[in-house]
Amino acid sequence: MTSPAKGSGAVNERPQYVRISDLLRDRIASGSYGVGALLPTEGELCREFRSSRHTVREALRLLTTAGLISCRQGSGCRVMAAVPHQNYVHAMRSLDQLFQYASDTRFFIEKTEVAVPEPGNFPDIGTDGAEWLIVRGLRLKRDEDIPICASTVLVNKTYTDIAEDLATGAGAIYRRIEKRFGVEVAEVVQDITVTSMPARAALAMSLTQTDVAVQVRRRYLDKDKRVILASVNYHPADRFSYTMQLRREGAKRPWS
Amino acid sequence: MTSPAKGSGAVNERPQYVRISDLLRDRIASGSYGVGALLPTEGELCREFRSSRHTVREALRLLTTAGLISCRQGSGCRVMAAVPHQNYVHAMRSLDQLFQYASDTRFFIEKTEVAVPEPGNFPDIGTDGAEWLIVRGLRLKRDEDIPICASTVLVNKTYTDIAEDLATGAGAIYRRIEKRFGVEVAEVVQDITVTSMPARAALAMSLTQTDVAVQVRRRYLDKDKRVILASVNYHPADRFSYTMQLRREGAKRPWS
DNA sequence: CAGTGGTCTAGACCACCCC
DNA sequence: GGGTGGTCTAGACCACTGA
Repeated sequence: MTSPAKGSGAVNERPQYVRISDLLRDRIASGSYGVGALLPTEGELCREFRSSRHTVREALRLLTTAGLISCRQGSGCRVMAAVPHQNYVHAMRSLDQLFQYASDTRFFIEKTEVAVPEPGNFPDIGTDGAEWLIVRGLRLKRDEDIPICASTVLVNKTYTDIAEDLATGAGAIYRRIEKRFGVEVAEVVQDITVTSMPARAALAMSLTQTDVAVQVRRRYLDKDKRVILASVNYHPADRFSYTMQLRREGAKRPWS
Repeated sequence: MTSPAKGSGAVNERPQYVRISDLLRDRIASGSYGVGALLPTEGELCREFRSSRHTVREALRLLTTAGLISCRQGSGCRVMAAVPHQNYVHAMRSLDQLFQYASDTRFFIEKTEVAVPEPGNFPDIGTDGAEWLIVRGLRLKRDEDIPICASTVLVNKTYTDIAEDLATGAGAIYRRIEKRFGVEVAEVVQDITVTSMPARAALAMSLTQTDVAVQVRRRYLDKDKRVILASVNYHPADRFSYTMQLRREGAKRPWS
């Protein structure tokens, strides 16, 4: 039960650091080390398990990766959760995969202006009287005239100068802003609902207001949760499809 | 440029292992170490950077975590990708967050049978002539009669016995199967489209076939990609809303 | 200031892969 | 068998935290 590894003969067990990690895991799960509490120091754990510091640290690293503890130089390792976090993730290499636009689309700009957006359309962006750069346009399948969606993009006034670039070149607006201003989109919130087609979108796509539309709204936030850019897109419902794939990650034991 | 750490005076730089990791990163990004190739051995890296093996391994660990390399005992560390993976993740602690059902809903079963599903409705499940346990029902807001959606659930014949449990107790079907049969949902694929309300769903929810419906299909796969369970849900469009939040993770440098 | 975790060295044995 | 990465030890200096 104590020390199987090292130079002793039979080593056909799991590594020591895994066993230590599992043991600590159990203590955390059972509440022996409650959430918010400090773990014993590395030195104490070394003595308890009669292991070197490196081995103990390896065990702590596993717990850190699992999100169970968080260590800070000078103070100690604190229990953050009793069970591992993040069971399923929808991962993507780039935001483009979120949008699921085929690479052969282009964005045709109808109008660009700096104005105060009429309220009601963007209830959750905090557009209370502030001015935004408003870009309206159509996303088209390249080399065809089939519109994918009608878009309205609201750009934070800080980045208004991006308007100069939009006429030329290509690429998503958010990525151009990232490049030109050196900011980073840290978070995107997207929601999908079904509505009827608004007048402007219907006109732009040669549809009528009785047609059904899928409204996709997105907010792009920087690390301080400021809105860099927001967009509202109306898709003809019969052409809309959204697929996502989630896979399980981490956390094997505490769920059986 | 060579060795700043250790006992030498000024140590106010980033740790050695970070610098080594960054350097290797650059070589991978630039193609010096191409995708699929083997990295130099740990011993060689130790000599090149005049560092201990521990330090080099720490650097390699960073690259492993970033998904850039993959190391195997006996053979070596292989370059897996030139740029980090998984830039944005939609993380959730449980699949329930994917479905976004409020906790105060219940599932009312109308009918349970073992049969061959009519084709056309489930094109991508591989239901070619095989029998499935088919469960039809309504998801309701608890203590009210407002239906949230009409559901058809197809359970792999392996788990047909779960039918016995469904009449009693509560909980999502997938989770009951997990518990009873000791399997694990390793992956979920979900897609969202807009259609008209099918006859059966319209009837069940006191709607008409001219009403607009949001169709949400899901496949639950085990680790071998076998379908454990699939479901098709029809939501009244005016009550449907789907929100997701993605945050950036890892991978800071190669995107500017 | 004492004590913590973060980094680093030098050396060792082992399990695994490939020749 | 020879070389690889995986695990482990013993000891050291440093940066940070908190009293």
